[in-house]
Amino acid sequence: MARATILIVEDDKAIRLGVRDVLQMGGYAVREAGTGTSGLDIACAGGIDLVLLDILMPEMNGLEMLEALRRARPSLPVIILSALGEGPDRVRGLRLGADDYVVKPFGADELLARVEAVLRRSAERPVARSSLTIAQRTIDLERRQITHADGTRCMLSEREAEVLHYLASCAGRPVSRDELLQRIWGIDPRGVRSRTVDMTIARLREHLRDDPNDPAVIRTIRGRGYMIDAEGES
Amino acid sequence: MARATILIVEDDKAIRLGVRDVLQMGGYAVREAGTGTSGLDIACAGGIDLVLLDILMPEMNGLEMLEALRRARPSLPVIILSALGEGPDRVRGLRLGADDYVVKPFGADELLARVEAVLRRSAERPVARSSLTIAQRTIDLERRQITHADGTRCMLSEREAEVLHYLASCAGRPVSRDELLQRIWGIDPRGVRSRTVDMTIARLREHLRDDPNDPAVIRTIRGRGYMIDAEGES
DNA sequence: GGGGTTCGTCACAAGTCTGTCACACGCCGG
DNA sequence: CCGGCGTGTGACAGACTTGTGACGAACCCC
Repeated sequence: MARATILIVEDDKAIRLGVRDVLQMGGYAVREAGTGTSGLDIACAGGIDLVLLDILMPEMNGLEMLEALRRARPSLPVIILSALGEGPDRVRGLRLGADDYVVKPFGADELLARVEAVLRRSAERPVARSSLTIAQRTIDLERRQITHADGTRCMLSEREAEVLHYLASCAGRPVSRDELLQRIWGIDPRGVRSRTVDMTIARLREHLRDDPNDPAVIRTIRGRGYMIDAEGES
Repeated sequence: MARATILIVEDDKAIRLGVRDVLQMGGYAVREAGTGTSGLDIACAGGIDLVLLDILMPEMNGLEMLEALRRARPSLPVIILSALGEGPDRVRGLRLGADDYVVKPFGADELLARVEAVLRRSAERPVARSSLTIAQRTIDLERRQITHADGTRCMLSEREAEVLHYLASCAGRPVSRDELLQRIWGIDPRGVRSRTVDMTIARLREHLRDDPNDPAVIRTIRGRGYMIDAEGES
């Protein structure tokens, strides 16, 4: 990434400008939003590599925005800017899948160090491709369409496609139900014990003609979650 | 991971005990070290999922320990515990590859949230292929999977994988049942005389197709425990 | 050989995890 | 309003994991 673009979502203009200066000094391109709704629009439009998100904002709560953002762009990294004393929200934020949070007031060095760390981690994440072939099934994630070996096709629903997309982007490691709930459903998975993820996987497997007892595409790793094998493995 | 084990490296006993209580309350297993050198030993020995590291310590500076630890176990997550006003150290710590830091004084909620977040990220990190080959069997401990010489594969259960992992990390020396009970089961083995460990080994051997009467992988050292040969030995 | 100890394995029970069913709910296009 | 579709939920059965006592065999020391 030559020059990462960072979106600041923060209602306090003074802080926003200060943060902007720090980031620009650090060599990043910066975009700004004063409200959660406008921030969400900009982030969804694309071209953003990282979001700095204030939790306490009028109009749309930062956490709500985070939830919405996670649904729209599950892999876009987010750092929460939080004031001291927002304990419960902080915890919820991290549980919702924020990549980090910085407590106000923060120094320029600290902010840059965290931004750098998060960007580095996100760069390590393998890019999800828009189409892939697994076990004789060609999967077009853009069109949400599966083509089987015999040439027949079927469509995936929105949720199914999201889950498959995420699993594929994590190919080679097991992905837990909690992680899926966080990243795709935008749900805080504490204590949630529902069959939601399992059912989506079951429907996905049905479309993939994948036998759960002898899976060719989505393997179950008991106690850990689901996994798609990385390329080059059988 | 059923229950993560966290190592606290902190010279101030009061803080150490406080942190320990918080972590145990949060459901984690805890080990402690009062100096950097002893902490390094414990961390390198294995069985640790996360290190909480105080920066200011006598004998061995926390940053030095971090550097040494990074060389020995590059992927072991570390959270730095730092006092206010150590700005430059903080930044250096993050640059040295600490995964996070918490500023003293910190609340229980904040500590647990950070611990949880770092553990989550470390679980989501694409794992470097950490496989070992023993007697024609390729063992992928991350995925709990054994590949035999004939290409067939089988999965290990969580416990089996933990035990195999531990034995492999101690390759070359016998590991007693008590040590296994302590390190893996988290049980004080005094007076315990159960077949728990033996059964896990038996099941493991079955998956490994290892004949107890003529073992190729896990040898029984009567009176001492079990042992995996070090590489290069037959 | 005798007695005690250690080890491997069996059967079993309790607990946990998964896959699936049936159903309810909301959404959308007739 | 109806019916189809996608989706989430509770219930439930079956599979899997794991610890335990029982038991016999192997082993060790004398």
